[in-house]
Order: sequence, then C-alpha cells, then structure tokens
Amino acid sequence: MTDRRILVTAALPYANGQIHIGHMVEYIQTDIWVRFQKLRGNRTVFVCADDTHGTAIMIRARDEGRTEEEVIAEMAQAHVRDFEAFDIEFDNYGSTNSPENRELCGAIWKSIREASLVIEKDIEQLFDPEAGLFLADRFVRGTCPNPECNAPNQPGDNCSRCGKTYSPAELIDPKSTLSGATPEVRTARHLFIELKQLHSFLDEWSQSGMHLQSEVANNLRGQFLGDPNSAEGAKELRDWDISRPAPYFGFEIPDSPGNYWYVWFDAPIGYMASTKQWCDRTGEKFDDWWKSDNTEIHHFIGKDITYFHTLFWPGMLKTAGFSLPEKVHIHGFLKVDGEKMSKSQGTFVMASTYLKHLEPDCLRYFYASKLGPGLGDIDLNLEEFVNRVNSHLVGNIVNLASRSAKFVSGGTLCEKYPDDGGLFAAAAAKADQIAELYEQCDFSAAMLEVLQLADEANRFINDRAPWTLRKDPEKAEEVRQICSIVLNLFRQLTVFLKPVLPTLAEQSSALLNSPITNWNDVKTPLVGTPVSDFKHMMQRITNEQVEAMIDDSRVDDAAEDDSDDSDSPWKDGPEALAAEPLSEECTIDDFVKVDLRVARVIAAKDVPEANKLLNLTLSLGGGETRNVFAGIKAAYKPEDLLGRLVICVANLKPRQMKFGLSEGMICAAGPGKADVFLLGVDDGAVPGQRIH
RNA sequence: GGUGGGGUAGCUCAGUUGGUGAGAGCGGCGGAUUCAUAACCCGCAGGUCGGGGGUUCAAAUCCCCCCCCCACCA
Repeated sequence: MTDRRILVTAALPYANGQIHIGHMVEYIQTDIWVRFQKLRGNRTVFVCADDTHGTAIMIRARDEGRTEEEVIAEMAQAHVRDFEAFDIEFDNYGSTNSPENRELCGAIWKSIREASLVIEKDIEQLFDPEAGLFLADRFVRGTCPNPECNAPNQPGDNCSRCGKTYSPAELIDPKSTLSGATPEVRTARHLFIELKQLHSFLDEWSQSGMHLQSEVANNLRGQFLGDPNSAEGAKELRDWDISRPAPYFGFEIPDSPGNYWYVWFDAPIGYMASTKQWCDRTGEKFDDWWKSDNTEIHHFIGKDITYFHTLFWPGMLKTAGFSLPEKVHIHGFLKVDGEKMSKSQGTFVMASTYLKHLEPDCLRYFYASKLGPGLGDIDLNLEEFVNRVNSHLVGNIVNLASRSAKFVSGGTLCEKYPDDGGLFAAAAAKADQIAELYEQCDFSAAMLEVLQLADEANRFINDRAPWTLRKDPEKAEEVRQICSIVLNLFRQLTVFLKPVLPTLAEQSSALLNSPITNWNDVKTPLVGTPVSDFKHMMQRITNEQVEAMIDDSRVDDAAEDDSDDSDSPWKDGPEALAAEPLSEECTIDDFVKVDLRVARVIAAKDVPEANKLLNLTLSLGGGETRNVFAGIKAAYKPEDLLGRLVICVANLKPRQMKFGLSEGMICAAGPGKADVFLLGVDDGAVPGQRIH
C-alpha cells in the first residue's frame, strides 16, 4: 500500500440516451487508469452517476406521458447494465437527482452567496405559450434574419446556410419545435455567478502546468482568460447564468423560489454526491475525500465539456472550500473509419449492440492501443480493429500460453526459476517505465512496450523449440524449464495488461493457480505452482462479426436477427403486386420529369396534432433544404431518421398543409401504417445526387 | 469570424530541447517453420514529413504566408 489516495470520476452520462461506443472511450480510459492505480496499491475510488436534470428530460417525460423519475430510472438501469458488461468497475454509481446531491448543491450555493458572487439580472427569452415553458435556442426554428440569406427553418442560434449568429428573438417567424406555436418574448429574472471575481484564481490554477494538458491551458487562455502579461491583457469573464425559471426538472433554489439550478450547476456536484453515497455505505468520511490535501481528485472528461470543468467547477470548489482537482484529463472523440459516427452508416453503435456481437475486451484493448495523453480524436478503423485484436492479442500474447502450457499441464512450474538469459529480469525492469506511461494516460505507448516484450518471449520459445526437445525423453526437464520461463513471461504480460484486460488476467491466474494482486507481481517469478489444463483465452474476431454489428446498428429497431430459419432465402409471394397492380406504360420522358434526389434528413420531429405525419427537413447539400411532411409516424421515430439518407421528389409542387408548407415527398414502399419502408441508397451516395 | 489543436509510408499513428542514412504496428510481398486459434520466426517500405518562402553549417522539428481537417466560442 502506498500513501496515495485517489478519487476518480468519469463524466456523468445524460439520462436522455443509451451509452454508445463513443461514450465508452471515456469509461474504458478511466477504468483502465483506475484499475492501474488499484493494482499499484493506491487507495482509489471511482465514482460516477447519471446526469438527470434539465429541459430535455422534462420534454421527453412529457412526450412519453411519464414522470421524469420514471424516465431516468429506466435509463439508469440501462446505463449500469452496459457499464457492467464492459467491466467498468465503479465504486459507486449515483444520480444527480438524489437527496445527497440536493443537500450538497445547497451547501455550495450558500458558500457562493456568502462570497457575494451571485447577482440577479432580467433576461429576455422566447417562451412557448402552448408548452408553457421558456425555450432554449435549440427548441426554436425560424427564417434566418440575414436579409441576404433568409433561409427557412433555421435553429435559434445560428444559420446553417449563411453561418450568421443571432439571438432566437431575431428569427423571422419563429416557431417552437415543441408545439409549433409562435413563441413570445418574455422577461424573467435569472441568477448569475460573477465569474470575473475569480479571474486571478483561475489564471493561476489553469496556467500552473500542474492540472491541465498544455493544449487545454492554451485554449482557456486564448479563448476565455486572456493573458494579463500580454499586450491585449486579460479578458473579462462573463457572468454565468445558473438559474432557470419553472417549469424545469431539477432542484429548486432554496432562497429563490420558482427558480431552479441550471443542470450544469448540479451535474458536477453529482461527483460529490456519488462519493457521499459511497462514504455512507462504507463508513468513510466525506471530508477525507473532498476536503483533504491527502486526496488527489482526478476528473476524466471529453473535450466538449472542457469549459464547465476547468472554469466553473474549480471556481465553485474554491469558493466553497473543497479540494481542487489534481488533474482534469481530457480526451478527444471517437471516429469510425475516419468519420463521425453516423446512424445511417451503421457506425453509431450502441454499447448493447456491440456486446451482442463482440467481446468487451476487444474494444478495451483497441482503445488502449489508440489512446495517448493528448486530446486528438481516436479512430476506430474497423479493419484495423480486427487485425490488431487478432494479431496482438490472440496471435502474440495469448499464443504464448497456447504454445507452452500444454507441455506442462497437470504438472508444476520448476521449483527454481531457470536461467532465461535475463528476459524475465529485463521485463521486470520495465515495470516502472510502463507504470509511468499508464500514470500519464499514454496507454498506446504502454501497449507498445508490452507487445515488444511479447515479441521477445515468442522469439525465445521459437529458438528453444521445446516441441522438438520433447521427442527426446531425456530432455523432459529442459522442456519443463523452457515452459516455466515462457509461462512466467506470459504472466508478466498479463500483469502489465491487467488494467486493460481484467478477464485475461483472471484466466492467467487460473492457468497458473496464482492470483495477480499487485503490479509488483511482475517482479517475482512463480515457482513450483501447478499448471492447469490450458483453455483458449480469447477467440479471434472476424470481419463478419464486425459487419453484423454495423448492420445491426444501421437499422437498430427492425429485423430481429433470429428469424432466418427458412431454407430458401426468398419466399416472395404475389400479394404485394396484387394489392397494387402495375401502372400503364410510361416513356423515359415521363420519368425524367420527376426529379428524384438523394437527401439527408437533418431534422425530424413529430407533428403532435397529426395522426400520421412527421415533419422532416431534408438537405440536398450546400444549404439547399426541403421541408416535408411525411405520413410515416407509425413506422419511424423521428430520432431514428436523423442523419439517414432518403430519396425525395425534389421538384414536386409545394403544397400548403394544415401544419405548414410541404415542399416535396420522400419515397417509400409498403401498404402504410407501420408497414412503411423508406428507400435508402447504397454507401457512397451523397445528398443532391439525382436518381437516374 | 475568433481561439486552440492537427495535416509524417496503403491504413492507424510515434517522432523529447533543430543534428548519425525519417520510425512502429497493421496490411502487402518473399523466405523459413509446424508447438500454437493459417498463429510464430527471418527479410523486404526509397514516403516532395500539406504547399511555398525564410533563419541555420544543419529543420518533419524554429519564423512568416497559404491550403485542408477537427473542437470550442459561455
């Protein structure tokens, strides 16, 4: 046991959606770091929670006719299930909607009040009179106010065609995306934190070089803080609006009835609340973890939420007298095959979908082999994923056990570790270096080191060829010595890899009947212990499995994969044709009058007062859009359409409908109701291309 | 538009403070081997280090300009 006491957090997943493989980058990265620290003997606690508050949850609950509590309870269950399946080992998984969090929010708020950091200001905001709530920018759409643009159906903060930024109140003919109503401007009193009072503290903390990656510190200086020593001088930090008027799903501010803490105020406090729950359960003292110089606090987050964790959060902690983060570790996003994850391409893979097709350790290893200390995005190149897992893990590391264990299965390792030419000692001597790489979150470099050790071990067994010696009964002891060496080298590797591959470490422990409990297990060879029967520890993965996962993700709610029990794949009956006989012959000239185009669904929302309609915004690329009402409500959920490519009639005469102007139609097959099947297009097509 | 970060072999990426002939893994090609999940071992990569200019005895590595990609902009 060392002296270090470490509290680790991963960002709180929002309770409005399932965990996907992009989220998993962070949870796997953090879990590896935590397992590493625990293996080193450092007292380490890993807490997380669901982030549950805010408008999105409130609206979702309203749409689904449930309470917010029901929505978040269901999602918490799904999150926990996915995390467990990926071997993410939280010491406590809480919720921001907990009594502990409410209490801590109140205490921190009190400190901020007492420090005279809170001011009140009236602000004007659009209000949806039908839905009865104030609208965040993203819930308003209207015509771009730029007279040279006037693009219709633009979001409330900036125009997707001309790029102009504006306030939602400036939009021409604004509409609420919640109800379709025309919002009105209303004034409400908001509470703000005067962050500028903390400017010098934030300069010092963020620029010290101790707590943030240099890119992050530079970014904060350039974008928010400025440099007091430069010609431009320091920048003024704006006041942070931390209240929202009712109705809002969250905690009501005790000394400001009718106002609620903005979700980003209570979310990071959720780290503390989750710790509190853990403390109450284990008898630990909360202050030992959040008010002690002897505890290091490490946050792991994605680069998108840098600003909340590196300005507001330290400011809140400082003001309320809690420990500041020792380090905020920030990582980049996941791309798949070099591109953003995409639902239409099937690369938006949910954690649960991944688990239906592949083992969690494969992804854990792959991410580890790609993650460095920086905040660049990492790429899940699917071909590389298969190759790397098979070649590194199965062919190289696991293979060591596979090619040596069976010669000694049922027997024991040598009572005295034989002369191996210094291999074991050399690997043991790498322990500190590899530990430092883990410590710095440079997992890819650590994996490289381990791989090199595996190469050396493979060379060793190749040179000594126990399979040849084995044919000579007089060399049995020599064979046993060689295998004792190789199995010990294998065990070393599994110790080094235990943070990444806990399952492999278990299997290694079982094979050699000796648990791996500490990083220093790499330093002492096992002698005289029994060797169990060898069992395969890991299967090679195939392109087919990966393709199946992608296919499964492309249409994630249709087509159960266990329904193909027929002999012939084609059993097409005459019913469809009979129901809708062929039309009379037409000429090519007739056909080309209809301008069919590939289009991308860039917005999709329900039309609540219509039985069948969804309101889609289609992009033909380059800012050209079509507003379309499609009778597919029974067959598709709006969120499942977002981003996918469809075929639309782009030159259809616009038609005024009760709910708005329909400027085209999308092509689909099927009799109707739930049996509607949108036309798609093979990979490679892009919006705007004509169908010939 | 502003701020920050990137553009290095087919692919994914390393390249400390400028200095031995620019590297690794994967893929590919050739050979060897057969203990091992067609695994392992040996050999093979002439890539304008995004483009141009500059500083220097010497630059992927420093400075300037341009192009492209990403994130953030409360």
